[in-house]
Amino acid sequence: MATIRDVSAAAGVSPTTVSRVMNDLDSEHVAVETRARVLEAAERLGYRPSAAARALVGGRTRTIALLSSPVVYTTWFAIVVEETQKILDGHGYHLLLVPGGHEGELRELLRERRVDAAIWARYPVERATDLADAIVAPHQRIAAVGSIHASPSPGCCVAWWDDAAGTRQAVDHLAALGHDRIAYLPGPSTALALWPNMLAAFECSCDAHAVRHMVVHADAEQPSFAAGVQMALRALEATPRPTALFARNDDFALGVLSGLAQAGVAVPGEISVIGYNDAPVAAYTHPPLTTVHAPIAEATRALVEDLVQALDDDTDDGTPPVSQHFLTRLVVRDSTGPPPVQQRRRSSCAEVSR
Amino acid sequence: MATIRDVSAAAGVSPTTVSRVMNDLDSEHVAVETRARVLEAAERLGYRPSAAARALVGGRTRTIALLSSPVVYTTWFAIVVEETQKILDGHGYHLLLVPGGHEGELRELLRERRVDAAIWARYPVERATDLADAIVAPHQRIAAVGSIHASPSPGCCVAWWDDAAGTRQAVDHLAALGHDRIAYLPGPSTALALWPNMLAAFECSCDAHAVRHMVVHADAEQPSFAAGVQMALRALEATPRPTALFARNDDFALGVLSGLAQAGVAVPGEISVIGYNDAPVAAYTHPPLTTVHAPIAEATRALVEDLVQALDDDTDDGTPPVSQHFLTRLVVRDSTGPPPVQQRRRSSCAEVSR
DNA sequence: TTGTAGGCGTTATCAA
DNA sequence: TTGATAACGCCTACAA
Repeated sequence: MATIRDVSAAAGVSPTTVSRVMNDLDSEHVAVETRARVLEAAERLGYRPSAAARALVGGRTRTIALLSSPVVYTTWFAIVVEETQKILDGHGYHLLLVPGGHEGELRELLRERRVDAAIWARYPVERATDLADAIVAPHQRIAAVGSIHASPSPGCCVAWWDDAAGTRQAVDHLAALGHDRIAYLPGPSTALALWPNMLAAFECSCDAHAVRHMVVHADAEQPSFAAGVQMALRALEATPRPTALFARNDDFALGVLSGLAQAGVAVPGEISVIGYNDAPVAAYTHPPLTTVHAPIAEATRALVEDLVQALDDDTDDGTPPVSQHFLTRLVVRDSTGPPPVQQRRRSSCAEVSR
Repeated sequence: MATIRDVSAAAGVSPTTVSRVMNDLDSEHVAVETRARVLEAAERLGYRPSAAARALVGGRTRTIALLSSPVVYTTWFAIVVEETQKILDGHGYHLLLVPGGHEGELRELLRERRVDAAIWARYPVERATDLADAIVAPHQRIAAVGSIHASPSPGCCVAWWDDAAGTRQAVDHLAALGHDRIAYLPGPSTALALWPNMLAAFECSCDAHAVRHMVVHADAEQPSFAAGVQMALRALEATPRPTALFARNDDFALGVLSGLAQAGVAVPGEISVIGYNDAPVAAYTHPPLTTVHAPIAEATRALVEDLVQALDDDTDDGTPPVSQHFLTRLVVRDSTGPPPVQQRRRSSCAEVSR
């Protein structure tokens, strides 16, 4: 591979001049003919500056790490990746994908100065702050996207929405339809700890509507769809049987629909199902899935846009993190409806059975 | 950030010794107590070697680029990413994700020596060979995964399967059920050029079974599910109406099922649907989707495993690329069945109408 | 067993 | 408008 020296020799100038031309810097201070000669030589030799050498002297890699969701490649993460990708590409940055469950690797990447920034896109979002001490260069940044539980600014720039609010929207919808026995399907029991605010909001909101509620788990270590099927079947066995199921994400919900179909239970005739996230597939399930739209794409775009802006802005390296808030909203499709009349009647005179 | 010099000073040794200890090289040639002193100093100072400096002197980045599918984050690519991720991580490599449609960027990454290898995971797989001239370092590699149309070894290591064979499995299945009017749903018409062998195999195989066939397209520039819906509705309008639909991938097939449900057409009662790839979701659609299993995960694993092996093997840099072949197989679920009797009868006396 | 010196390819500083 | 020189942080002959 040709180096800058080869080019300078071929063009009869110094490496400095070549560097100037290649970086389009001090362009006024370079004679047009010299410039042309350099470009010609570079082209002829197929010269490309070494990223490693540049990073060594410049301290920046123009690479950003993104921490993926653990184990399963969930739909919501696919959205984050796709949106991040688009924006980074528009600004000449590269995307390094770090497998979920390997947060330690993320720290290494920062400390080895292999990346300029890290984006935390998994739960709990608050833990992004743990990365703070992995920052070793003045321009390095940390950002996070997702729903946060507590304070709106956990020490780094966060694009967030409120899963508690989204949960309330779901429960409000079901309560308004007349449901009075709702099950929350959070996945494996270990997941509860990751979404404490969803559970709290669910219970609190159900209580406010005087709606009876329960939680149905899945076994750990299985794909989302399978977990959904399992939770659906378990919910059917509960007594009294819930009239509506609230799945923590649309992947689960899709499995739930499959499980109910398999059991011969009509949706929404016998049981209503509501999902969470509004994944692209939600509009194409059978029946189309009522769900809560989480502003994943919007939030990701805003976050990454801000991030690259901050990285490219040399004037201010200590900018305080500005967090942005986005809203969830209910998307009503066909998987929810009023509970069956028979159920409604029975419910009112079997209050004790719980 | 502490440098190797800081550590050497703190430990009272030379940078060379620190390097030796950190890289665990010549470990026998380092006194145990010196070693301990160095490690202690490194730990205390929070020392991490600079990736840029290492890359500059060593010529390797331990990073691999993966070219994603264009525009849409399709299911099959999610599988490729996930499997690649797992293997790379086990070998201390990092994954750089390049957006589809930006093949030029892939070349830049290689030429700037920002990555040690590039994995081509989009169609047409043959075009991976175009990257050959972007290789500038002796150890750099190119690999590809997917279905290839022509020769089994297009100049780089390829883990492949045969979409033509898979297509034949689909058509054979439908023909055996008694279908005699099958539509192929390849997506937008621009996609036909990317999968010429599937179309050819489809037509050829239908002819062999004396089955009438047609092709139904979708408009370009829309998400997969929407395209599936559109193709389904268009297929319903065709005269004579096909009794079975073969979708080029399961994302389309999912949309097709949604479109048919929306139109009130029973599957497989009135129309059979068969997909391609055996995406994880295929077992959870309504009805569960009959599809052709493409060995995406298996092939990806094998490819990446070989790739890192080759990269880490200093002894031989000119190893000839060894391509591996994997088999597709039919997965029968509930979306296919015999054509409706009425249709079957009409078909035999309306041969001319086409 | 340890240290010294040189170089990897680039950019930045300063001088011409 | 151009060029010499000195880093950037590490590794690797070679020498001690």
